[in-house]
Amino acid sequence: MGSTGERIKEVLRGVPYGCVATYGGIAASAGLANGARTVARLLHSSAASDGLPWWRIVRADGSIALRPGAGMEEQVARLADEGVAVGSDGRVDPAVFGRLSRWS
DNA sequence: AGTGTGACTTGGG
DNA sequence: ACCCAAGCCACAC
Repeated sequence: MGSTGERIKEVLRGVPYGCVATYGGIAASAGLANGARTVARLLHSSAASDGLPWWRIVRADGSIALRPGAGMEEQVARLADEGVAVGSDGRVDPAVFGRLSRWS
């Protein structure tokens, strides 16, 4: 291990239930200063295949990165199951978003 | 080795 | 609030 993908996966597995994290935050925790795109790519590539909590990853402003019909519905549903409310504009509950979102 | 692309981010008009 | 441009990183062709 040590490859970028592995590190990102590790961080993703560390995201607790009922919380959300940002692409930039995950990248930063993985050691990538600006690897937001890399995280997104990895998730799109093999999140479901590797059992990663892809639904807990949202944009920097708390909005869902996926577009309607491309999995957004699924993400919203999964978050709702964990107690994370999503607004009609596609943004997660500010309370939960303020709770995590950046891990320093 | 070069080019294109993506579930991003930030800043400016 | 909305749209556009530039920056950055890893991967596939």
